[in-house]
Amino acid sequence: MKIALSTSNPFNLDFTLCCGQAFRWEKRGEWWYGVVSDKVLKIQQKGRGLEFENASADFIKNYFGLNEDLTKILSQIGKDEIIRKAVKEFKGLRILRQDPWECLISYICATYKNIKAVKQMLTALCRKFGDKLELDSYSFYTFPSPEKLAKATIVELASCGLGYRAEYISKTAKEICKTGFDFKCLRKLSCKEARNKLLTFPGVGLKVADCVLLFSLGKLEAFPVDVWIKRVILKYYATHFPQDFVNKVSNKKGLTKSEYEKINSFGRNYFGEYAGYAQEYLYHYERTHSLD
DNA sequence: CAAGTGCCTTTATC
DNA sequence: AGATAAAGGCACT
Repeated sequence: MKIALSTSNPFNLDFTLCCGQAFRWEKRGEWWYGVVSDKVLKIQQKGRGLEFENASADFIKNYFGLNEDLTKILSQIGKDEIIRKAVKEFKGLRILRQDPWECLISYICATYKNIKAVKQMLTALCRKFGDKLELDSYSFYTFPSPEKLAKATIVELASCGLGYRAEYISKTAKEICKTGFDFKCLRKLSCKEARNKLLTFPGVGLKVADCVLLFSLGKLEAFPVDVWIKRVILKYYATHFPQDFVNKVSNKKGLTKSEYEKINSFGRNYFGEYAGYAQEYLYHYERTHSLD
């Protein structure tokens, strides 16, 4: 199936899938392969054309956020030279609408881990607990259900390289099964209410909750603050904070809750209702440019 | 090559 | 409130 993208609404599939918001997409040759719900999706972009298999056009539009007016969003967040530079370089990067359950577990895994390691953990987790699928002679695995992970032992989970996160994932999965929690209800809530609900799950702090809000629930004002965003903000936006705050936070590893909330609320207030987009462009910009 | 550092942090404890 | 430590293991230097 095919979709023709309009010139006024930019999209770049590679940026969108490479930027680190999703962990389970792989490029093989010309095509990107990813498992979404119970199917292997296959998609490629050629200029303004998107070609894909195993999904409806509506699904693709929703999953890749193609219904959003990205031109408008990018112009709204373009408050200064720094963010405009990031936007210019990665124009077309879009925030996905991932499955919230998969997103939640993925970001619990992502605490204190780099992206490469997160991918390894999730690959192992899906291989052990997911269902095998095949396409084009490649093997893929579905993301295991809450029930499946709730039944797994800590030892089994830990064998996927999850370390101390195994405990959090087990507890969160059990909690979701026990209460019959439905992630769909979070979409109807305000960003703040949904965040508070997410914070009740074990292993979910401010950063993980903000990632789930942004990358799966379409709460585009969410502004996750990780080490990279902390660095970007303190480097380029230091004048927006008291000098002693900048000194203090620069010279240590983690963030206290109140320090997190200060950077988070700066992001939301400064960049506005699409702050999450600013976050992802800055994140990707800083990561690509600090590697040289 | 060994040892140290860092990783899209959270939680428990003081 | 805020500081501190602990919690896999792996990639990178």
